[in-house]
Formats: sequence, C-alpha cells, structure tokens
Amino acid sequence: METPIKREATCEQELAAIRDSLEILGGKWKLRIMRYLNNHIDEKNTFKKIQREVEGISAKMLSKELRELEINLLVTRTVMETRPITVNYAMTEYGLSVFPVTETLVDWGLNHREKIK
Amino acid sequence: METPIKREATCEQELAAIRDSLEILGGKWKLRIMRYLNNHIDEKNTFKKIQREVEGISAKMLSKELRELEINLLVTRTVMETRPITVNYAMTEYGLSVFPVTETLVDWGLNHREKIK
DNA sequence: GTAACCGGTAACCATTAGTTAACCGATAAC
DNA sequence: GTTATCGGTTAACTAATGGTTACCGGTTAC
Repeated sequence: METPIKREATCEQELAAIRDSLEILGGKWKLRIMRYLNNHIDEKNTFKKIQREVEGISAKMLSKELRELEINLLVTRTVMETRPITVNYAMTEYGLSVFPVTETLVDWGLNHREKIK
Repeated sequence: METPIKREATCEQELAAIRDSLEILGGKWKLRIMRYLNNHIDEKNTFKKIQREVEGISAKMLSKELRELEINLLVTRTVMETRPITVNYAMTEYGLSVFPVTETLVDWGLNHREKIK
C-alpha cells in the first residue's frame, strides 16, 4: 500500500472531500462491510458468511452494496469452483485505505456508548 | 477535553460501534457541518453563515441537522441579542471528539480524488 | 424423492432523506 | 412605504434507502 500523502486544503476543499468520501462510503452498510472484511483479511469471505456476520443486512442490500464497492475498486469478487459454488469477496489494496475511517468511527462509537451510559 | 481511552472490542462490537456512530453522525450533512464548525471554532457561526459555507444545504435541512446535533450534545445554540437577532452555533467540548472522524474522511476524499484523476 | 445450502434476483411496499418554494414576524436601511 | 436581512417553518413533492417475500438453477446429503 502506498503511503497516503498529507495534503493541504481550504475549508471549502475539505468539505468537498467529505462529500466525495460519503458518496462512496456513505450509507448504512458500506463501512460496516469494509470493517468486517478488514477484520477477516486472510479468510474466505463468502456472501452468506458476510451476511451472517454483518448483522441485520438483507441479501438484497448486501448484493447491492458489494457491487458498488466493487465498482469503486475497494473489493474484489471471485467465483470459486467449489461444490456448491461459492463466491469470495476480498478487500483490494485500495480498500485497505479505508481502514483509518472505520477505525475512527469504531473509536467514536465505543466512546459514545460509554459516555451516554 | 478528556483523552479518549483506547478500547478493545470484538468484530461484532466494532460493527455495532460503527452503527452507533452512523446513527448520530450519518447522512449527507452532519459531518460537513461539524467540520465547518471545527474550522471556525473562534468565530461567531450564525445560521446564515453556516448555510452559505456548507454549500448546497437548504434552510430546512440545516435547521433539522443542527437540532439533531444539539440533541446529541455536539453543538450548542445561542440566541444573540443583536439587531436583527442572530443565532450562534458552536461546537461543544464533546463535539471536538468528532474531529478525527472528519479528518480521516477529508484525507480519504482528497486522496481518492487524486487517485481517480 | 425431498430437503437444504449457495448466491443471488424480482416485485412490491414502506419509510426516510432530501429538494423546492412560499411564507412568517421582527427589525433595519433607503 | 418598500425592500432586505435574520432565523427559521410549512407544505408538497421526488428520490433514495431499505425490508419482505418469493423464487431461481445447481448441487449435495439423507
């Protein structure tokens, strides 16, 4: 993975950058899926397995979200010639760059739960 | 601001934490508003000023999003006795804890724009 | 033969998110 | 007296999100 370059930006550019990020990573499921894949990077992650572990997601949504992540080169989809056929989803090199985003959200969420308790 | 404690968590807990974070910070506008306020922390940030600078947001959405941020103790709302009356919005101490989240999204967005160019 | 697992898709529906435009009272500027 | 500013609210609407159920072909286990 290439080291991300630290960039300078005006407030306006920063807000546009957040908008761009959310266009690709926003919504209820994408960052959760990315985090799951990041936590299981050396395993085979089939459709059903992801659906079991990303709690609450329907087949329809999972299918749609994975397709969009694939289009944005964050995830790869590989049909495995097993019996029955399985499909393996994996993070790309580029997908790894999302890790800091999920990390800050995990930290914030854990901290928030403590705070409101 | 208290130093956030680093917490250990299972994958399941991490995904739940992301869900919690997104319940409060998710959607098209909240993180952009938070970033704007963070970048103008020592200024008076009136409703109209925020609306001008968070490009594209309507009065209705801004009003709704600020109300929700206020409910979650991330932002304060203060009516100023100026003529005409203005309303000042400011980040709370707790609101500052969102900074790392917006920071990673800014970085990712800037990097992504470079990448797809 | 029947049931179950895999990786989905299709149709339908309800809810939420977000946009647009008009409007409000109060005050100030011309 | 008219227009503009401030901080919104309201209504009407469309688009996007998401859930539910049923179903598909292919394969394996009983």
